[in-house]
Amino acid sequence: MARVPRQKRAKATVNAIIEAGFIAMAEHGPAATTTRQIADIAGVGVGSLYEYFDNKEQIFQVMAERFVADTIGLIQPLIPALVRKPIKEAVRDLLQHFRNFLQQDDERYLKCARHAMTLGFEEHMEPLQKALSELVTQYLMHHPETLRIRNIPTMSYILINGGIFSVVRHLCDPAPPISFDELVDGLATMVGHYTEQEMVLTQ
Amino acid sequence: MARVPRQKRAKATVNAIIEAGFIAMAEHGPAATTTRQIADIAGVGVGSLYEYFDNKEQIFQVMAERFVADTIGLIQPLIPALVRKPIKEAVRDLLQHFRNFLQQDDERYLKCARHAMTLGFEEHMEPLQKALSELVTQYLMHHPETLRIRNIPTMSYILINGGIFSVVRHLCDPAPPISFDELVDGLATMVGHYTEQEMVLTQ
DNA sequence: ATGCTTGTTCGGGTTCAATTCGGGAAAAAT
DNA sequence: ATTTTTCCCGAATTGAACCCGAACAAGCAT
Repeated sequence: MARVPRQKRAKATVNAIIEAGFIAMAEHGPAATTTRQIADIAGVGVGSLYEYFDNKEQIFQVMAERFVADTIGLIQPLIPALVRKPIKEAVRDLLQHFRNFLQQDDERYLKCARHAMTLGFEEHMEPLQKALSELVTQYLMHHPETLRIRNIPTMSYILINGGIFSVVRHLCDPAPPISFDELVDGLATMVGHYTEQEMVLTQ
Repeated sequence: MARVPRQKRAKATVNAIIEAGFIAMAEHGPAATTTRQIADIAGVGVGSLYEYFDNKEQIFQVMAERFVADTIGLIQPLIPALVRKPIKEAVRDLLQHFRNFLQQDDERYLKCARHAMTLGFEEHMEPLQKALSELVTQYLMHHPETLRIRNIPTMSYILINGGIFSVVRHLCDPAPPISFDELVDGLATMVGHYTEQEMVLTQ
């Protein structure tokens, strides 16, 4: 970022640019969003973009950071309630909240998540992974019997990555082969069966 | 594609362009690959690109199609051997082959898979999904006891999408939190436990 | 072989978007 | 009130995608 916004006005400008980025991206996709579109939507001149961002790419970067931060902001407050529920219900709840989050503001985030790779989502995903790992840890502590499960890091990795991707892909698919509820139910059952089988094998 | 190549020479040109596309994409990423780079690597003039492709985007599209076709070409011949193995071993084998496939030619495909979304990978993924569903079907037929499993379409969907994404993401990650073998083992165990638990619940 | 038609290649020229730059307006500091 | 800092802008620059017409090669009939 070439310059740090110091005045209130400037902070509002930066914010408007990021918001505009999401809107333009949702509407045109990442390749077809131009700096002029972003500037017009934000209601600023093109040159202003470059006061606070080195280039268009960096706008996308910051958008990705914002998105991840917002996602974490969604998850954190849910943790206390989730850890008290049975595992299948917890998975279902989490995913339903995630869907609502993606679909708010006319699916703005969902449409952008679709192009997550382009946005360099991966590089910023680590905090999200951490937040979800934290959720898993908390859950395990509230359910001592589940501490017998082996390979928890590996399974978290698979479920977090696979789960996020499956959900995003499903929501983007105009004609998905299964319903969203089936997907959520499937993920919940997958987790449930795995833990139960581990309980059996390690008793 | 503006024109269909009729002569052998022209077909070679088209092929060279697609190959060059993979090389350039792997080296520079999708945003930074220029038509000149592709043309230079392919050893043709820039104008030649536009004889067979409407625009740069379409080159990427065709690359995605090629990639999916090659992946299917990898999987199809493996099916007969895979269906004879125990489920965990089958998963492991499949994923190892997939890894080798992605990493051949200096990880060309892997580097491109990373940007799969940009390439419009999703739109072309359906045949791949079909091929993998075919594998699942064949497997089920060779192991009649597994026909008792419920929700097979849903579980296929989750495992195929989640599995592919987890593997690609892992291979792209310069510092993955778990090893590839752990990931493969985790996926195999996940499938194994799920089927066993279903066996128990439906007997 | 020779001319004719069609298919193919090429690279300079045009267009359009990203980025730069320098000056003028607004806010803050003195 | 004046100086200094911060902020905003849009015309000019730059470079890449894309178009186009000339030059070249292949097939094919005579």
